[in-house]
Amino acid sequence: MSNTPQMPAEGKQVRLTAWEIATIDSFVRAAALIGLPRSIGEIYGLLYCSPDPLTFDDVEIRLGISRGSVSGGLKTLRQLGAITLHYVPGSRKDHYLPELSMERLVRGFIKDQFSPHLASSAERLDAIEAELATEPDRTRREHGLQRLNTLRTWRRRAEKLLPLILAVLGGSRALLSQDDSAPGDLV
Amino acid sequence: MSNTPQMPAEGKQVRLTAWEIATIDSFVRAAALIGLPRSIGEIYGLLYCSPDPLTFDDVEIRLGISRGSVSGGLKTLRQLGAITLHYVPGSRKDHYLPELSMERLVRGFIKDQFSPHLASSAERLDAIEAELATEPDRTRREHGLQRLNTLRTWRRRAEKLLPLILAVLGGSRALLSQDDSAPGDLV
DNA sequence: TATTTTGTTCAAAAAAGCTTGAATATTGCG
DNA sequence: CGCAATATTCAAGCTTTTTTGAACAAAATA
Repeated sequence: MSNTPQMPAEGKQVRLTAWEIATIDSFVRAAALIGLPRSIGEIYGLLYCSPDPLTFDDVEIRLGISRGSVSGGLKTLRQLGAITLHYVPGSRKDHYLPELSMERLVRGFIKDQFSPHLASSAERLDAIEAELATEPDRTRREHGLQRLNTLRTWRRRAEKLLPLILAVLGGSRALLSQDDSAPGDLV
Repeated sequence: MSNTPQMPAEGKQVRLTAWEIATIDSFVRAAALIGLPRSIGEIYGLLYCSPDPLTFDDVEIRLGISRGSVSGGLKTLRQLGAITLHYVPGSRKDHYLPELSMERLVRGFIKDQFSPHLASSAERLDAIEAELATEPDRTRREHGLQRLNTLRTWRRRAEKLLPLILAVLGGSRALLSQDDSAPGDLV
């Protein structure tokens, strides 16, 4: 059974406190904003509130969601680099901690959700160019090439924008006008 | 009926050409990426390809989608500032042109989809703070305040990031390392 | 190896979001 | 005003995505 002698009376409270609910709610909204399902916002939010690493069961029980959602949610969050495994001596379970660096969170999201599309878009633009070559009407072809040109410019800009965002969020604190550092969990 | 004497033989081709299909496909993907429905990607894509302004019916017929989708889609695109009304003498119909400035497109999207959330988030964080004040356990309260602090830092950064993105896309061409200007539709 | 604990998979149910099209509103014109 | 053309609304249907939970797999223990 669960309560072996050396189990240090974990005493994980089961009921969510008011501030936890409010915080999780914020993460659920943020998740929705960037197109991630509710359960992922809930899980990250719960970990974000917790003072110590939580296990699969902690998440399932405290949020009251299904095992399937927990499994999938943790998997996605791991993939995004939004949570990390934390070794806890004497426990077989996986323990998770939230990533607290905004830069890493954003980087994980971009790398996973944006970069692949940006990469493949170059090929799609070439495909458009190929199709355009078969347009018989001169005027229309020229117009299409003009638009294609614009698309390529947009694509280049987007490609350059991503690193810049990460730079601003990460290392070069300088870029964010005034000093923004705050005490607290940092980064 | 439609074909009044002074109607200048519009001759809108009905079948989409190969390059139009490929281009619209790209816009549909881009729309999905930022959480907009397929129909909106299609409509903007069609306008983007067209050498002259299109009407409600042009869109409906050429894309083969419902009036409801066209109406809603045009409405959203107008709201985002992604298309503009274009007056055409002698026609009662509304004619639409695509916005071709990447900066304006992004600005419209941000203003509509992100800024409102960012604005309301400040209040939500205050609500969290209020809830935290009722936490009796000192240690937990301190921990919560720490996390709240981090959230506020994140929020401030996000708020400063948006103008920066627009600056990079817009006026100060300088910020994008090398010269990127291309001939074509410009901006 | 048998057993228990821990975590994943996946088909079906539920929820969310999009599209459709007929009914309704609005606008311009004579 | 009355009519025709143009555009919007919204309930119902359809599609897609998410969640659930029971069956299955994997790993540690004894």
